[in-house]
Amino acid sequence: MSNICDHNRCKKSARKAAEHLCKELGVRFTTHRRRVFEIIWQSHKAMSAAQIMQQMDNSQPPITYRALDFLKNAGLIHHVTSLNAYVGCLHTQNPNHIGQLLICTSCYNIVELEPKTAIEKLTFEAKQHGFRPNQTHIEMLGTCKDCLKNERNA
Amino acid sequence: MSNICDHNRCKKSARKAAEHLCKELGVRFTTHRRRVFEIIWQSHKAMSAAQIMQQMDNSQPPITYRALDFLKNAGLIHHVTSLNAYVGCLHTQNPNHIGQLLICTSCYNIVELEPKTAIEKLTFEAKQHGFRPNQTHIEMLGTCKDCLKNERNA
DNA sequence: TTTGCAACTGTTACAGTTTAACAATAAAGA
DNA sequence: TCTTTATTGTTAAACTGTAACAGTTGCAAA
Ligand SMILES: [Zn+2]
Ligand SMILES: [Zn+2]
Ligand SMILES: [Zn+2]
Ligand SMILES: [Zn+2]
Repeated sequence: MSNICDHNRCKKSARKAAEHLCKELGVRFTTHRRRVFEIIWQSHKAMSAAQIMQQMDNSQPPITYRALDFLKNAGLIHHVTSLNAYVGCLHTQNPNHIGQLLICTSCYNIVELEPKTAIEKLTFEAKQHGFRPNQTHIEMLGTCKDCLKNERNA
Repeated sequence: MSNICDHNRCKKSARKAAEHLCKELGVRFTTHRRRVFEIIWQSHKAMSAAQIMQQMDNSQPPITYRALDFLKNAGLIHHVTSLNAYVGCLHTQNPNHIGQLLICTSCYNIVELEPKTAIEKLTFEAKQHGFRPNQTHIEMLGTCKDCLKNERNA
């Protein structure tokens, strides 16, 4: 969780990936979409639709929800279903990867594990059941290192 | 997915576990709670709160939500966050196990994998990050064997 | 048995979240 | 330029979940 990232670098890289991807898909990275994207990328924390909307000059809900749908479908963000929130994804190289998230319920920072960490066995089991996977959510809620430290010092 | 279960047996077993657990916890398995429990256990399909409420004679929301909270906290059902729905849990022996669900988005049948299938690596990674897990969701959405077969025949 | 506490229920009203629908614009290509 | 498609603006409504508080029930101690 630790903010050990050079976050300007995170943002820049994400932005670049987004622009590249949109060009490739022949879709537009419009103002609203870019706006929501930047808001989400302010940090590695999960953000709810409502929080995002607030920063969108309280624009009407459809504006934000459409942008979120767009970004999600493009694989640029993850929907954190257990929090009903969103977070930026850095693994845009393979847009079909499965998000495996460590989510701190104290500070809402999120670390995304490298693709394939826990997924192999799950995929194997699915195959055993004749199940065709389409979308997978792996979300571990808990407390991150930093927040644990703060707990102890409190 | 396949309804290869003797579902009366599933229900009976779940009911027994629920009664046992409530006794052990010193809480009551009241009418509403039992009602919601039975509704959820009609099948292995995910059910939304709204669907459940319909079958509760359209009783007021708090009735149903309270019962759902109770059952969830008791470990008798799983909250399927990616669908915002609920499903019965058969692994009531260890109430703190992690639900690992194969969810068919065509028929909404759910198979729950045995505890520990995919979780080891995830837990290992969490430890590497100094993260203390508290609650984990592993949900694979897709199409089950039966629905795949129907697709081909359609 | 009575009394008192805690768990549970009933009910109202509200807050929060998401979507439908459709008209208006803007961009891209023929 | 004209046509088509993607995107936006706007309103209103549907859906989902909760706060608050009064009433009731079960249980156990006095
Ligand atoms: Zn960063
Ligand atoms: Zn990702
Ligand atoms: Zn069954
Ligand atoms: Zn379970």
